[in-house]
Amino acid sequence: MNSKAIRQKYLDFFKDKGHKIVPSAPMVIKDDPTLLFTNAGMNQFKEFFLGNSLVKHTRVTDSQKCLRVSGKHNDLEEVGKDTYHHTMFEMLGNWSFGDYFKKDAIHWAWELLTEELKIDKDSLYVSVFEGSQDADQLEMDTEAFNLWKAIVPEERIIRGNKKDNFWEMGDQGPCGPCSEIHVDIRSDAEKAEVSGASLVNQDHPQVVEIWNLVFMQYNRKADGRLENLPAKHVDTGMGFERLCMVLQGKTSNYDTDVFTPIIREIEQITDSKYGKEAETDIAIRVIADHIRAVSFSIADGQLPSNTGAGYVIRRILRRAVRYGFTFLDTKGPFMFRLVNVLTNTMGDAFPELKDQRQLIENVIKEEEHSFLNTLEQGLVLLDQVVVGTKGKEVNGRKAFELYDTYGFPVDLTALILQEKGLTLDEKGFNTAMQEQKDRSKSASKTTTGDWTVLSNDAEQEFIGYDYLEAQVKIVKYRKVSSKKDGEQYQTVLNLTPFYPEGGGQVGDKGYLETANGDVIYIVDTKKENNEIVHFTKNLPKNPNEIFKVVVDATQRHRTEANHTATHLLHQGLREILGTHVEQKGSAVHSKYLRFDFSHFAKLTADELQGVENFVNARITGNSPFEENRNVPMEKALEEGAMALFGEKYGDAVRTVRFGKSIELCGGTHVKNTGDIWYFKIRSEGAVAAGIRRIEAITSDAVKDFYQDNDRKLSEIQRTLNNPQDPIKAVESLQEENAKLKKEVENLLKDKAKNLKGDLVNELEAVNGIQFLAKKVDLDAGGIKDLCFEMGNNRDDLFLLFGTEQNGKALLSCYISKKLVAEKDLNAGTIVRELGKFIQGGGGGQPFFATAGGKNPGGIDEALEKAKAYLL
RNA sequence: GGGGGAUUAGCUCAGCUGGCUAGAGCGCUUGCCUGGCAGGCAAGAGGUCACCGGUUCGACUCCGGUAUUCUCCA
Repeated sequence: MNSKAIRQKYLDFFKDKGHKIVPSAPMVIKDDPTLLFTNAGMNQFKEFFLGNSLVKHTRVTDSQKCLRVSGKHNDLEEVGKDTYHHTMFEMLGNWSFGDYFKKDAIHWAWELLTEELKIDKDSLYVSVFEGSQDADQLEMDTEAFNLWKAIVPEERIIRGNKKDNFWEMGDQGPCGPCSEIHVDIRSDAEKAEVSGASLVNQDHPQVVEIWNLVFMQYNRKADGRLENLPAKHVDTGMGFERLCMVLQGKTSNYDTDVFTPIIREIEQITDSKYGKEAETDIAIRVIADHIRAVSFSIADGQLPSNTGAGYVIRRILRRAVRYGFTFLDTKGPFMFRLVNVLTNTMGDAFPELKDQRQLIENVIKEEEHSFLNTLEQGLVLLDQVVVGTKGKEVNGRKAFELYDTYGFPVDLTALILQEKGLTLDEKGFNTAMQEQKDRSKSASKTTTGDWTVLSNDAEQEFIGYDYLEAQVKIVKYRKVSSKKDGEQYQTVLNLTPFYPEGGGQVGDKGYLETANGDVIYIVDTKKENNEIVHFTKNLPKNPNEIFKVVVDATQRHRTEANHTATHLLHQGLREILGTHVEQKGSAVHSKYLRFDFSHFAKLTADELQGVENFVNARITGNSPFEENRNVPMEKALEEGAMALFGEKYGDAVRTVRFGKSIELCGGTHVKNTGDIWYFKIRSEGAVAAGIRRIEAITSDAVKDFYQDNDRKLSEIQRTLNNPQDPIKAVESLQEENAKLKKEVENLLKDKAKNLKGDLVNELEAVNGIQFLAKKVDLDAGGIKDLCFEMGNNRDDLFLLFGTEQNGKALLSCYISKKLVAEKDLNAGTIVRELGKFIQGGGGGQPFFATAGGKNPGGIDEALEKAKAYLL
């Protein structure tokens, strides 16, 4: 059975059991501060487990793309070394939200594996939670045990500890015992020798867990206590790649048809062979795995960058490039050439790959390129470190500096050192690394308290589309503290006019007013697990009263103007540049808007002007705001609404229309495009390969911009005495200035030449040395020039010049280099000693030095004393 | 969000602990050499040393801030 059929079989099986098949959520997570990427199938349903949202379907199934590269589940450094770890993988799952529980979950899992998929019953093992003796004092999951006992011989049921058989999604939140299903795919001979039961959970590559059935029945509080959940849920996850391995009779995930086409292509491109040598195989597996993770992320709209989720993607890509560089001898970009085969094998199940293929290739190629530059630079720096190393061991801090500052991978450092017969001080490296981590942690440490719940309100209502003020109650609040913001409170209201940050639009600010007139500022609004959270510095004295909350209307209106303008800009870009233009990110603030989009070239001045004119024509067109808050997704798309890759949409969506611009959008907008007043592009540039960024302003900001420019121009006109054409006036000023500069330079040269002629005549022979000490009217630079000019023609000079500049005294001493060597003279010492006559100090080189001081009156005395040095 | 680095000629970069009349390679201009080209030789132009402020007799160099950018950590 091929992988495509396996995926379909799973989904169809649960569909027959009354489950709704839903699409995979994006891999990149946007509204959960505790998570960067989807790392388990249940992520997109978290809000249902927490009880934040009402459940529409109580039985759901899907194949979810997951990425495990950061946080609690971090498999990145394992990938490639064995045959079953992955960064990106598919998780097949079926869920019950307060519907069926352990009995059906267990029976169906067994039915699917043994009857539908025909896996040999004798190769399967199951595990149940044995209970714990720690602070939680949990009992064994006898319910699951008894259910299994009815269908599986008891010796195949393993009692697992808390680490393996109690699932928690984080420090807080829903959790519960789980039952795992393991499969033993070893040969009969091996099975006879060592029992499969003894290898379960022992990291044996051929006795592997394929399915985890989690029974959510507790909620973990911030203080560590467990409480029972009101409704019990089932959350299961089966590794798709492993299932394929089992069903296709392979012993490695990488030998299934999920990976073999990619591996064949890697062999082709890098002229290598899979299955011959351990190191090469690791490198090929790393690359095959990572190209999937990176391509899917980019398709979900997450480009490599140097912060947050984007940084993780960059690291994955670089890890693959590094393995290729070291073990497959790839010296140029090559990863991007794998996108094609990936698209061919997975594009049907995940159409976003097909649609975004060109972009994915461009971005990867560019990233590879820049990393190869980094490597090249690092190799040079490493050479310098090696040269500077005395003993056999290279300083770990140096290696850390290479890594930390210049991005040169430490394992590559170690490898190169090894080739040169040196070792790396790993301890020093790790110490420096730990210091860096501690610094970051202490800077971004936040502690989150438990919610204090004041009233039970299942779903909070957002009324900000229609109102900017409301009478509200606090549903719950909690305290959070971080180094950056100090102590803050987060409150959830029963209803709110405050727009939470989302869809690029910033969260509303405003205030909350108590009955007796106290005002508490709301500094930000964000969405977390489908709840609208308001950030305040403090809490009302009596949180139980009714409050008035008011959104800052000025800021909101400016933001709305920018948001509507963003839609018009999107439309304009597609109209003028073509429909390949797709939104790749947007930031809508009150002061400006930023819009990133896919496009292959820099916009010409004409194109920019065209886009600006297009938007302004829509503004003058006075198109009214038309919204539909509840349209079925299908219908909205039929009407031509723009949807974004990597956004999570429900079945029913909101559409926003201005004239011919229709977008799926949850943001707030002006009532009429005319309210935007004017749209002005401030900058256009590149953010990544194939991605351009436009920054623009509207309404009040445009007024400010033009007023400011106008004021500047008037000032320029005034200072230039109101010329007819200020541009010409400035140009001619510049020309004249350059000409005058040249003239002055020439005059000074002439002057110096004359002076030089005069001074040469004044030279006095003292002990065979041409000596002169004199006060001159030149600045420091002029004297320096003069000295070197005179010194060019003779090698027996001793000069001391004094001058007064801005009330300060300056002495300069020049001694021909020959004299310095022969007579043991030092201009620096001399000038320092003479400096005391002018109440100052100085220094320089042995043949030329200067001293400055506060007392010009002492110049003459200093000049007189100079001759003494030659006697 | 926190740390580290970089910013010097059109491009790629040197410039060590403050004082070398700011340099190299490539490119550019002009002239010359070889029958032409590839090329070679010679001369020359080109720099607010990112910006603002400070310390100092003196700052490309040290300190603080800003901008841009690279990089690591979260």
